[in-house]
Amino acid sequence: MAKEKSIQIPRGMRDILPEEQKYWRYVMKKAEPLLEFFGFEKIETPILESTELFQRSVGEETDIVEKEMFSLKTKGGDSLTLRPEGTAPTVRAYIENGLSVRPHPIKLYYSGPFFRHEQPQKGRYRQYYSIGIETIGDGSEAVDAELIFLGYKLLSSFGLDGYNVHINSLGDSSCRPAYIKALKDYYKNRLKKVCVTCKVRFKTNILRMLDCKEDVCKEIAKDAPQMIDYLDDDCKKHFKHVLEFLDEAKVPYILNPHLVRGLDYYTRTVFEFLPEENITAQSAVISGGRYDKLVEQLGGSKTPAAGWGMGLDRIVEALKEKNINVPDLRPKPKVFLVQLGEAAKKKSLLLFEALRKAGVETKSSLGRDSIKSQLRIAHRLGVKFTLILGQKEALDETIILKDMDASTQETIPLEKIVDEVKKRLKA
RNA sequence: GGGGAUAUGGUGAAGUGGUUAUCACAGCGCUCUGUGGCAGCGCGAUCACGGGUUCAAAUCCCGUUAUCCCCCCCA
Repeated sequence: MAKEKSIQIPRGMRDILPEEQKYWRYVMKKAEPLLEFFGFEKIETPILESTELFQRSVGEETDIVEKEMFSLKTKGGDSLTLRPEGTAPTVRAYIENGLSVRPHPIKLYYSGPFFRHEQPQKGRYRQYYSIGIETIGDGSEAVDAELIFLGYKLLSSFGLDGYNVHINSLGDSSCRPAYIKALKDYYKNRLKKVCVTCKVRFKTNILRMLDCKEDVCKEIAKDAPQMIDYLDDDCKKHFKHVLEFLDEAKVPYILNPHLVRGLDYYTRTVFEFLPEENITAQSAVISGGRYDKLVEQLGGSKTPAAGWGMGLDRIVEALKEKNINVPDLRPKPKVFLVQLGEAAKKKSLLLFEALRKAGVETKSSLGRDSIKSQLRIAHRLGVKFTLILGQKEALDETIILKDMDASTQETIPLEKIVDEVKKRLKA
């Protein structure tokens, strides 16, 4: 008979097998209490959102919207998209559920899968996992600083250190236009030299020319005017205060005038957490910033906000690379129940249930008949005790209790076995 | 979108023109209805797919696909 062709996982997706789960649990178990302590409350939004949500927030000219969205048409003809990021859905939920009437700021966190149709590689998957936090309704410097501080604390709570915060300010609508104009003037005469994509960026998203990785463009960007010199008084003060907070909190940061981020909604503060060494394109583990215009843009009232997202796949990768000790929380069986013969097999079901009720982690292999193979499994599982219920024992209402380490065994009345096991496990 | 590497049982590897395609680990079965932690034996691969060269191809050539890595970009 011809074997059926097997089906492969789609590109850029991966399975997280049982033995991998400990890393993901570890991260969530560390993160959630810390986030909640800082006043963030959990929100869940759907995986699918209206495509327009991302077009209007992330921006039509960004790579994400231009070429990286998994979009689909519903039977009714609507265009939906697998969420490529978490901020826009959270803001949508904030507006739609009238959270604006609650005391501000509203502090929310979320976690789950996100989707971008990119070329997969190390630390970058088409389905990736992320935790994000957003503080909506407070424009003050303290919020930016708190977000960054919390990101820093989270990383160290995982046991990860050696990250720097790369930070910049993009100004806002009152000062950025003047800067854009200065950039245009600067690049106008040098347009012949820059790369093809930058020629397009010049028209659509000139800020992105600053973080182009082409050597020629980098060279030109070096001497380009910097936003920091064009910030108006409010923005300048805001940025200065954020940095003062970071100094005070001893969060290591690096000013990076070329950090602009690939999403259109950012204003003022933008930041990324990057490792001290071996920075590649996929190194950012946390990134975010302030987005004071986004709530309005999505139909809410004028509300400042800021947040960040953390790439869990990259965190897990780092935990493994740094050999951080992550506890395996899977329950370990303490007792294995061996049965021999029909009568014993029937009795063993009830005994198994009695042990479960008593809170004793028990495994058995009812499908197997030979004592040898059952004991071998018990050994592999590393149980402390094996209970052997054979034909003779079933008849006598007794059972053998075998200590696997000591290789000793004794016969015990069946009715006493649960208590006896409990007692010995405690000892 | 561009570049590089790789593809052999479930996993990891060996095999560089002629082997029943080898080994280790895991799985399953049997020896085995009464005892595990180094028992023995067995089962399990159309050598990614398609074509070509050759008396002969896992091995050489071409194409396709997939995966991984890098660039672009992002978390």
